[in-house]
Amino acid sequence: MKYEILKTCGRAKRAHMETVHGPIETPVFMNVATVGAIKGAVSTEDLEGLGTQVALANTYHLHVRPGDRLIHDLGGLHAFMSWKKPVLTDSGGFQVFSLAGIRKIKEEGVTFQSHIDGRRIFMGPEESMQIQSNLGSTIAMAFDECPPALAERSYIEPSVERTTRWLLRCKAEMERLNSLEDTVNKEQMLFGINQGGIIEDIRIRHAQEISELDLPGYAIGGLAVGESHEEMYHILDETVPYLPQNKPTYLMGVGTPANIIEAVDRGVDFFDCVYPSRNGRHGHAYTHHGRLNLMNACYERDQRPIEEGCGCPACRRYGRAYIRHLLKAKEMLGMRLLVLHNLYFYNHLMEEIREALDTDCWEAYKKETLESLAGDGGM
RNA sequence: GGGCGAAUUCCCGAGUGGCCAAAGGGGACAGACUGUAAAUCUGCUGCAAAUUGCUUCGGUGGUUCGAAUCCACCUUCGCCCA
Repeated sequence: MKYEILKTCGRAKRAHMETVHGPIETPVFMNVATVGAIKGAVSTEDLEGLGTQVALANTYHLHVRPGDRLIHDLGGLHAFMSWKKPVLTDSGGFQVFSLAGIRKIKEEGVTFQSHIDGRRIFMGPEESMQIQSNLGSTIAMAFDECPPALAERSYIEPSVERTTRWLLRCKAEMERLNSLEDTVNKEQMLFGINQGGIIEDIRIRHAQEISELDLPGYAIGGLAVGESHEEMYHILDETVPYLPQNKPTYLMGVGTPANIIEAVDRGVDFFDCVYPSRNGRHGHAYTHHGRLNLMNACYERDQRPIEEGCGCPACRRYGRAYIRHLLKAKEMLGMRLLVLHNLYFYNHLMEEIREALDTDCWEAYKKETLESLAGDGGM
């Protein structure tokens, strides 16, 4: 793996990365394909036309169905879903948060009740690494606990300490797995995850501790889970400098276009979020002038494309009125077109960000784009 | 020509004397969603000077303290017999 910083502007960084599955230009937005598919009937062939660089899949979900052993035996996730470019797998750590109602946390790991059939599933650092190794992703995430943002110190502190112990176990297990004969990707990388809620000193101390492990990349988790934007930006201001900035810095699960620009400005260069796909399915379209809800009555007779000048498959051919009709009629094509548009928008937003950094126009680009994004979508 | 049945708020449909501006769906309208248990969820859907008042359950008239609910006639629709 090679990670080379090409430009910086303040804390913002523009980098080029080489992986076994090809290059990644950062800042990058990874497209979320939790179960090995982008929801909304989007194929990996579609992704090639949308400018997608990295797909993100989930350890817990693929373990529950169809099973990571099966995917291993079929040649790994890349072969299984027919996607040659980089894949990042999330560890299942987020499900410790999102499936809070049906899981129990202990030192060894977490017992989930499967959301599919209710059976008990145990996952600890070793299990998560084994599953991700079977999937053969480019980047594996550490198995962490993502506590609720507004949890108190008395909860966060022991949780973060355990996440650190889990990270050590993840690292050891990954080294072991990468040396095995039938491992799908022997160069799988492990990214550590910083936690600490919105408590600065815990965040900083944790960032310092995990940085010593000299992992190929680091993520900030546990943000955008209930705190305000100001609190999130503040934690980024305080924490990012304590993570190695000569390595990828990944803000997990974030976010809106504005969130991404603000985070790039604070030194983050990897992102992922369900917004473009989920909100697309729910009728929302992202534009440089804000977000549109195409279900709204005002688009009934609006024949303009979602965004003028957009090169996505939806905007090249269809108008707002038709897409609104498809959504209202609950035709899958409506959702699909919006997901295609939104992913294209996010991927191209990142391209603009990279270009602004490349050409030393970051400050102006940031200011102008943030102002524009705050608009009403050009209704 | 005769007999029976039905008409409810945008639609379907529950309601057979007061707890009914009226269940439940649908549709319409709006909102939420940030490492996806989410093609999901929430709100709202007679009017207004709005913890109250007004109008509404095919029409008109009646019974009753009180009617969407009971009675009479009328109108329209459906089914059956001729």
